[in-house]
Amino acid sequence: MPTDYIVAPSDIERETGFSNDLLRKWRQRYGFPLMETSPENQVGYSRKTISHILLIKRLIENGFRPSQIVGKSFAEITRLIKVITDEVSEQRCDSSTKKLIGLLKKHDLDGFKTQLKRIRTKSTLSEFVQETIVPLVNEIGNAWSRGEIEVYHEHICSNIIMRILQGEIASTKPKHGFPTILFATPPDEHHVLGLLMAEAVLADHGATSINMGSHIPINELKMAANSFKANIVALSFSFAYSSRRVRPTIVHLRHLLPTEVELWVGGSGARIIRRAPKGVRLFSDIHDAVGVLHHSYKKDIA
Amino acid sequence: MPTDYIVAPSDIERETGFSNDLLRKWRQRYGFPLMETSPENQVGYSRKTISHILLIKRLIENGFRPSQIVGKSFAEITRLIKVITDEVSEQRCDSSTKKLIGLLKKHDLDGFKTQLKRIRTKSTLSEFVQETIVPLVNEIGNAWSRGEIEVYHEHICSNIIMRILQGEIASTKPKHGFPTILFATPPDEHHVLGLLMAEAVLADHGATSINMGSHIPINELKMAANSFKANIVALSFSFAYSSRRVRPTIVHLRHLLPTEVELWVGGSGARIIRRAPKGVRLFSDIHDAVGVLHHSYKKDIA
DNA sequence: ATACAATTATTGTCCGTGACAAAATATAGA
DNA sequence: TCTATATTTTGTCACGGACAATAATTGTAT
Repeated sequence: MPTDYIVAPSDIERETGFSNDLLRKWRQRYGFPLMETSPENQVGYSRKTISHILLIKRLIENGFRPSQIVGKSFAEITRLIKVITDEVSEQRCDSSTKKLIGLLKKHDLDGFKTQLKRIRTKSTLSEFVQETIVPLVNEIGNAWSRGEIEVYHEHICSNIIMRILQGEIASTKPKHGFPTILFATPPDEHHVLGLLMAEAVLADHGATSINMGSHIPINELKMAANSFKANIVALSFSFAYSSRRVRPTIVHLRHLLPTEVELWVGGSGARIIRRAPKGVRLFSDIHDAVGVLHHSYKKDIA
Repeated sequence: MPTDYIVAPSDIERETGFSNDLLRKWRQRYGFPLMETSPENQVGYSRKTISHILLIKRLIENGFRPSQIVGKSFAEITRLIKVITDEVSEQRCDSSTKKLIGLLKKHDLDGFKTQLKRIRTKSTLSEFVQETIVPLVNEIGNAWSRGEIEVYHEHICSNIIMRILQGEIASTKPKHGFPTILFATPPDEHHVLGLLMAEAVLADHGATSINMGSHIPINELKMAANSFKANIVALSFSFAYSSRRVRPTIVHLRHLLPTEVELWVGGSGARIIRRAPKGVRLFSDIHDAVGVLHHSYKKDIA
């Protein structure tokens, strides 16, 4: 019976992104995070400790080293957080995006959906994704970090968008001469929205898409690529993916795939990689992928 | 940088599903799996060891205990594998289902999709789900355990079905007097197909559905249920969900929700529970849920 | 000063082992 | 033939040391 207050060691990696091994080492070296025992005799981290760890994570992402900050008091950490957040300036955004977020905040899902569909009719699928969905998703992230909306808003919104995209992709027609692309997300990666956006755009431009969904073992991916004669395998990494594991995962898959199969990688989690490994294309923007798609394949049918 | 022959400890979980901790324990207890050092001085498991581990995994899934088989030679393991695959008798199933699976095996995804859509036109959405999708998904599971199809077939098939269901649900019209149902999957539960099937059926019968998707922290679920004034929260547990955590998760959520909000639970992972906790409805069949839906709500508008 | 190499410090992963609780299995008793 | 109780098996986690990769610092030559 989990209480509200104790997070078990086995859950800690999912909650914080730090492995249990590492946190144990921190405890040994810096005296934090300490574990507690609940009234029900369960051992784990308290909610407060979890938020403390998450703040430390943010500081590390901003350039601090563990030895400087793990071990500092909660008050001290929050002070440092305040320093770095003040540096981030308020971002302005599209009025259309703002309107959508307003509807979401008011919990008017029907309004949200119809508004999205209205925008959708006014442009191509690719434009819809790149000019409406991408900014919307970004701004939702910002709104969340400003504390204006809750995580569940984000979940529900993602699901609505995904549902719309799924429908749109289904009514897409592959064009002759364009490649077959196998889309997937690696193990431990739950975020599928980015993948779906990529699929929508590329399918809209004529590619034949096969989506395997999230959490696909590298080995299965390889076998599927073989069986379905895919020309390209496209992987998406979200911000939440353990940054240390991005490159190994890519290299691993690249190694397994035959050389004639291209490997495309994108998503905010992939951005930490500077140079792409040999035989891997790294995209920081879906638009670039469209460019390559046309450049590499359209001419083949001419 | 993984070579062809050596799999690093950090990759082992992704490759085999067993944690490094556990394999280390096996090594201590049964003398397997041993690690090797590559020419480049990298330490890890050889490819052969990996397949060995994967065979052991299959045996364990078929009821063997680790102490019986980890430690046995490769030859012995393969012999046992042969024994169990011979044991799985061919099960009879619908000819329509068989046809669909045939298409999948031939990697004819277009044929698969059009065949599904053809069947879809001949009945209501609920019937489609219960008479076509459910048997199909079951039989795919069987075919996999008979070794006839690969895991990736299953992934791709799920994704196609989900895409179809998403589209169908989107064109569903809520009926007045029926409840608002919040659908979600708990943390660590990636399987969404069952949830989607439930949503499709219940939405088809008039419920207003909000789908939060997979992997939703219990706490977020509670807040969302509040904000969106849901009458029912529906959770789905798959066979893969750690059986010892099913009941605690349910009890936890039941505790957080106001009493007037119902909690519905289903999925093969929930079947291990005999008596439902107080205030929780346990469904072993989507059909039962439809019954309750009508019984509890339809009369209210009469 | 500036670029670059060498040195030192920090950091995260993995190891081997022991402890332990949950699950599975065997055993005894009704 | 059950059911309750012991026993064994199993997987997770703690602990602290070893170590390689990475980052920071110092030294050196242009």
